[in-house]
Amino acid sequence: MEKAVNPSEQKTLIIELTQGQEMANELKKQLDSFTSSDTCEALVQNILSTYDKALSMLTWRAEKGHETLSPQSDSLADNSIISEGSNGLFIKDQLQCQKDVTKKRKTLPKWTEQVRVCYGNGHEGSLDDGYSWRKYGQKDILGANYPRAYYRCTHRNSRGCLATKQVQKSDMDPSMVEITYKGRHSCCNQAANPPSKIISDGKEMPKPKKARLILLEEGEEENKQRTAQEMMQQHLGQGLKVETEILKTDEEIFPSFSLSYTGVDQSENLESQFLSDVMRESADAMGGYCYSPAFLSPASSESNNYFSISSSCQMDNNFGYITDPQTLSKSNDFTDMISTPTSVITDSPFCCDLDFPIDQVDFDPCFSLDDALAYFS
DNA sequence: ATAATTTGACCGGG
DNA sequence: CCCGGTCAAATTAT
Repeated sequence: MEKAVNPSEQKTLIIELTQGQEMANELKKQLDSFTSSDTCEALVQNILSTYDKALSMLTWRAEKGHETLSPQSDSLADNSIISEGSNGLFIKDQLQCQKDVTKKRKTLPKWTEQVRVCYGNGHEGSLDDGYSWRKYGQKDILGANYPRAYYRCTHRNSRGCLATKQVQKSDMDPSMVEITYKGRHSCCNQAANPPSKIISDGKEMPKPKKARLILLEEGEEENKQRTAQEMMQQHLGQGLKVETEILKTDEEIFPSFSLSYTGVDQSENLESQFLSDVMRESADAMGGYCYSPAFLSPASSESNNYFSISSSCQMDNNFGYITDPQTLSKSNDFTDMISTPTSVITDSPFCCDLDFPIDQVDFDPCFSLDDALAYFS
């Protein structure tokens, strides 16, 4: 079903990604020491170039694979390009799509994030994520210490927005709430800047929160991508620290997937393709926020099936970037990590810990992954 | 008066 | 039949 990945291509890919990581680290150092912006700019350029190469390889691969897809795939969204990978997950999705072809698609994009609530003032269930929600139910969940609350978008009726979320306090850490979003908002995506209303409202300004975001592999690819956009739109605009992981619903939370040094067989690149698509799509949809791929970097050591973004630009106008797959994947100390934004593990060669004022960075507002990848599409 | 929340009933998938 | 998710009437808040 799937051809093995060309080893040399894979090697190059890994090298490129690794270089990107290393340069990002270097950039971090530069930024830490407030050295010349020229140096930073050059580094950023290198990083972008590195990721360009890597992503283009992935894109090319994916498209090559696309040609081998069964005819049915044509009925899928164009974005199903991701599915072509031999990743079992995507295959499964695809099969499910085919199976559901007669039914109304019921799978909605779904992702979970864990938000640490620092201020324990009862706002756990109503953490403002920029959207307005209406609670429509609450259930005690078997085996869980805390009930799960169900919210739907306030505009469900008025605008037919089907987005919902579930909020449940974490058993492990009561200061955390797990928020599972389902469906994307059709109500206010067009709004100028939904999340920022929190600021303009002058309402309570919670401390920057950190959220761990887990993309669940459900729903059509298009929605997965939009899902990522929404997460970013929501959180980048409101001082949420967000870490995103792509994972499979039917596997361990942290599967042993690796882009790694030893041969990626078939599927892994697909996940990467997914990442790149997500990134491309996200950058594309950022509107006013045009994010450089440098800030949407696939991690490059083990457990690479996630990427992370983190930011906190509302409260302190800072932009953080955290990558440490190892730590995340074994995240017993994850909570420590997220509760101490500046203490990100640094002993991994792939770890990045960038914290710098966003206004010191010369973002090219016109750059997007689309630009970077347009050539290959 | 209207909007939001609460909470037990109901429903459907597994 | 159990359980998670949703509905909807009653209640509470604005």
